[in-house]
Amino acid sequence: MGRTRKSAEDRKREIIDAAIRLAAEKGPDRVTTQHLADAVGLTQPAIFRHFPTKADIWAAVGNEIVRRLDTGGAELAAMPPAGRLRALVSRQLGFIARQPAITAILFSRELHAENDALRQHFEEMMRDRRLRFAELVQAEIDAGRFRSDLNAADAAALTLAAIQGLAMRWSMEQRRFDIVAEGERLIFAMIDTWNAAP
Amino acid sequence: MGRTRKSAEDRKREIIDAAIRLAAEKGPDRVTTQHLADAVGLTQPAIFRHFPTKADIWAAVGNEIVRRLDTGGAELAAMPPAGRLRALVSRQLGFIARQPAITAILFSRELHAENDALRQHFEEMMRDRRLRFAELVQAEIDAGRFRSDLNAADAAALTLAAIQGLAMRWSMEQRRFDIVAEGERLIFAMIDTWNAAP
DNA sequence: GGAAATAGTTAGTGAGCCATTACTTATTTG
DNA sequence: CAAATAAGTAATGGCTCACTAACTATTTCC
Repeated sequence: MGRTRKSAEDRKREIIDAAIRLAAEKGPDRVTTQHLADAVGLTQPAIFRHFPTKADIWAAVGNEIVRRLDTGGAELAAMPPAGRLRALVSRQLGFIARQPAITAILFSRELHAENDALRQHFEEMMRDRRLRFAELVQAEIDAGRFRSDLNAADAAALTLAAIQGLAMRWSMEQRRFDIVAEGERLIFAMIDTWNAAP
Repeated sequence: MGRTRKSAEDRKREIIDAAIRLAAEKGPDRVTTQHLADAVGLTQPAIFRHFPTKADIWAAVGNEIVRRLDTGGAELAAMPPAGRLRALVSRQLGFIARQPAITAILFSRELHAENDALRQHFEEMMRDRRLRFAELVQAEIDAGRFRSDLNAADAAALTLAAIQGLAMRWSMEQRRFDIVAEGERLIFAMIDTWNAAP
């Protein structure tokens, strides 16, 4: 028994990964410590050797999601400005497609009702995202590529709302359509309407 | 005890209303039969006099939501066509503002994972809504008020996604902003970009 | 090589929740 | 007004779940 013992750090990561994966399958509120234990090949109480309470697991999951969402903005700076906006939309859609759990987790009550600090953390992250997007839109306006009467902040808010809303529909329709293709089609068409008249 | 006894029909409605209200407060998955009993002033087992299982309560809640969403499309027909689109958006936003529970319930796992028939019902309802919206957009295109190169179905999908996404943000930000005002500002601006060049 | 730290196990507890059963009280109806 | 029926209560079973206690196996380090 206990033939392969892993470091606490590895186990923690395993548990967090399992939580994210299972959250996509069953929904965040339905993931039990027993499920987690089965997923990583431990007994149920062993989970509590790594996290004092279950809420702490979700907190760690939240931080991990924030980390994953934050990274990977570097290569964007290398792109020509005109394409950055669309690239950012595509990237976001791709991220949702690859990690369906995040939408479920971001808006689960498990995190909202019980962990307000984390909720605030997510809220901030979303606002940052909106601001960054708005900056890109403004840059396009300043460069004369987008109509000068466009409100950059509103355009950004609209775009991100559309992405979220589409993700919701995707989830409700059990991921039966290609969210990247559909999202790019819809949102790129919207972005096209922002183009300045030639 | 039991001084005021109500008809089963009244009780059922009370219980359903309580479930909707509590779902907005605690999240659908966290509403217990005890909570429902407290809310309507009964003992916990009395709930089961009116619904055989808890799942039946959620099914009834789902049907009630569908009913509420369906009704009230009549006076829309009386409006001038040009305003109908905006009116429909405003109505939807107002509905979300008045009944914050519905968004939470529509996308809760309680209903999705456990009650696929209801999920399908919701999915259909959403599609109908999209189709109805697309028809209005098409009418505007045909009347020459919207650009002829606009795709009505896509425009409808985009609009409803934006509304849903905004509702999500509203929920995450704990309903701190006026979703009707914000939504009308964002979405009406988008609709304006559809106008045909004069 | 042995002590200390680390990772994990088995067994169990208490709380919460859905649901049932048996009994009681109110209302309707013939 | 008595019988039938509808609405409600008290008590409780059984299950799941988060979490604890006590013990054991495996590493690490001096």
